[in-house]
Amino acid sequence: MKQGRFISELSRQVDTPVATIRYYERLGLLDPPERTQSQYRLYSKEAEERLLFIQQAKKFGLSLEEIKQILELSTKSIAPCRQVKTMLKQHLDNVERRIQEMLEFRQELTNRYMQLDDLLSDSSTAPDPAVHNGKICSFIERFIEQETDRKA
Amino acid sequence: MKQGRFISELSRQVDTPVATIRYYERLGLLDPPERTQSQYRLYSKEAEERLLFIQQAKKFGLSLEEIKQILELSTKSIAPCRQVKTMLKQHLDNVERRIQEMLEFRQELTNRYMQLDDLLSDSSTAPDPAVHNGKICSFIERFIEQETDRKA
DNA sequence: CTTGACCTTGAAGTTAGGTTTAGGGTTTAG
DNA sequence: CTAAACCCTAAACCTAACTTCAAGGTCAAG
Repeated sequence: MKQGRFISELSRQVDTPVATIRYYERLGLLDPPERTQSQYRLYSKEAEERLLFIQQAKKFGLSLEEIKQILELSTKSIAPCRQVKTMLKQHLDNVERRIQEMLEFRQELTNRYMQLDDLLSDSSTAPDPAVHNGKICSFIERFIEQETDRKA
Repeated sequence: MKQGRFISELSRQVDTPVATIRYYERLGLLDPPERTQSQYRLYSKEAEERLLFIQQAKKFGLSLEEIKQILELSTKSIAPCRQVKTMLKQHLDNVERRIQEMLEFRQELTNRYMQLDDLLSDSSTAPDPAVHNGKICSFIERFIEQETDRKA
């Protein structure tokens, strides 16, 4: 059973720079860890879990401030529950909205990709013409026009 | 038929500050627009479409630099098509990955929310006890433990 | 008992993405 | 003809999220 690890080991485990871990501690996202007699930080498994959670939340687009607030919900346990609920709900709604927007965006990008794909397998069965009479990639000109159409 | 609009009108149309529009132009995300004799910028419908596209792309999490690159694909039309395709594919893969991560994150958040919801409709059919004997919100303590469980 | 790889803190520096300010021209209504 | 409401540029400023630096303490190996 591992009791504690120094900051550089934690850093390797969660693939986050040492400086960033200390930075998160300063911001209050990580609890101040135990210390050795010589003031070295000594981390528990929980610190690791927390960092992984932070990473996930960041990928989704939450700010460190928002993440901090969510994390505080877990420790200020006896806090006013209805308020906590409202807050969590709000975060969820945000997530929901962002996911929807991303799905739409993906659709657009996918359409463009597929058109390009078609063009390439049609006209460039010939040995990769690259420019091919100045027309082969003009499909891309429709890019903006499509935007216009879709919204008009 | 509208021929052109000044920057503040465009700004209203796309709900983006005037300063930001000029900023995007400096970065090269927007083509330098026509000018009146007095050097006032005069925008076409295309500028509006472009700005809307930029907004979408930003919401999804692309950096202005990435967005610029995607936009360049549309104007450098006679560019090497296979390269264009590779690039678009890469962006799509990114999008895909991020969407997956977000869906997972939403699941986690939803779980937490539902547990809180249960607790609240069970024990607080009583008139909003708020603290309720120092236990009602301790569910939140399981927050970190769950993380730990899920990953262990 | 020193060398190298750790660790500490505090503070300065960096990048992205804007926003604000200063100083000045233009256009239109009264 | 002047005041309000626009427009211009260049440059300074701002926040978030880090990263780097300076100056120094700790610790195991040789």
